[in-house]
Amino acid sequence: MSLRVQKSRTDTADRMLDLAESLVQTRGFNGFSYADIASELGVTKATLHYHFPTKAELGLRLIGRYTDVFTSALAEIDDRGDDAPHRLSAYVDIYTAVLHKQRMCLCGMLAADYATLPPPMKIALTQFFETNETWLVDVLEQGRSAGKLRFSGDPVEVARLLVSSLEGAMLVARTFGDTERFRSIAARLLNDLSPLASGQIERKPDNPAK
Amino acid sequence: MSLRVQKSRTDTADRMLDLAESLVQTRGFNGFSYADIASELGVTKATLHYHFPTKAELGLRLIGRYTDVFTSALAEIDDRGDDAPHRLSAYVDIYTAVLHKQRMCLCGMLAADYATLPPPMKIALTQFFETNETWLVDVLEQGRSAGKLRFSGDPVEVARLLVSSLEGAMLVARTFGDTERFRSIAARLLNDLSPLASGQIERKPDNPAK
DNA sequence: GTCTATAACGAGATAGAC
DNA sequence: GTCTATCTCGTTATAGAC
Repeated sequence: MSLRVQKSRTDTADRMLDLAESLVQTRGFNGFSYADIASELGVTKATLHYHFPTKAELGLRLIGRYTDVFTSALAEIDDRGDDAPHRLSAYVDIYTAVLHKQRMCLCGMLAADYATLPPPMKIALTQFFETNETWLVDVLEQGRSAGKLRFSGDPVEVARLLVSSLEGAMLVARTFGDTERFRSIAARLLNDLSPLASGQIERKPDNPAK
Repeated sequence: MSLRVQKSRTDTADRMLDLAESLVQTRGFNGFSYADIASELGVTKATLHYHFPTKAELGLRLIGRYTDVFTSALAEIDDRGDDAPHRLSAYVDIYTAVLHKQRMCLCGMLAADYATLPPPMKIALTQFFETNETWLVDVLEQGRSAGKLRFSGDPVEVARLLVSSLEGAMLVARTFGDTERFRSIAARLLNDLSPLASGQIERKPDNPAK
């Protein structure tokens, strides 16, 4: 009888994280304050400190949650059982969804703030990128073995190229407020990995209207 | 008789800009303060404000000087009269030199801070990227016409891919403190534009070189 | 779990003497 | 051109009441 739903599905701490995440993704870790979150949520800064005693802990929680969500998304892609090209395309879609919210990848943004981050955040941040690269290496190796992807040399290098280029493309596209910039770059990156892509076609993306 | 050298070649304002530039490139525009520069230079904050009344003006001057230096470097490349592949390689070298100083590209860093920048800085920032892209488009068109570069579609798209990817590669490489990451990515980007680069290393075509 | 209140400090910026 | 001194505000963080 005393059993009840403890909190609404998005409880206070989650809403705080949601807002903090959005702020970091748009303004950077040094571009927001506890006051920003508190006022937007209609609580005091002290309440924020109750849930996240220091900004360093808040930041660490942000990276942890973001990595978890990202990892889940990768697992979901794997579950679909698609071939490598489709998996890469789905991978790009994760970035696209973030950019469409006018945001930068949380960890790409934190990479810019790297020098100013507390050590625990630095460690968690590199782990995010390593997780991404590991997953991509797996996709790339499978794809090449199956003849569905074509690239030379170490898959690790290609994985790093993809992560870096997608992060950079988000960064610059956001500056121009132009998601099309990102789209065309991502399409080229994927196209260059296609066995058919040898520069032979003049250009035939899934772009209908001009 | 009253004629004399007005200031040492690197005068006060220049040294302030040098330090500010370094700070922005490593910590971001919101990651440093006037106090950081003043203490390092052994002057007071008031002195800084004499030369750069507001942080917004300081930032604007930073972008202006950085763009000028960058533009000069591009002009110098043009003067060498090399072919397109060599010009692209020299372009990458500019980025490499910055990264070797453990720094991020000033404008790549500011792109992350974009949402928090004063409007004049935003405008100057986009101009930097546009200047880069314009120069690259020219190189790409020449190179393709001369049969020295191979790529499909609009050179503008390739230029955007290059700028974005190089910026992203710097960003992530700096996080890992690993310049080799950048080097291998840049090499791949350039290699993909080479007429000989068709994944020949791993493939079986009638390709001579290995 | 949230509040009021406040500490302790750093930020950007200005006034005015030298 | 550089200084001292100061202002005002924002920042992270804590103490203690409710």
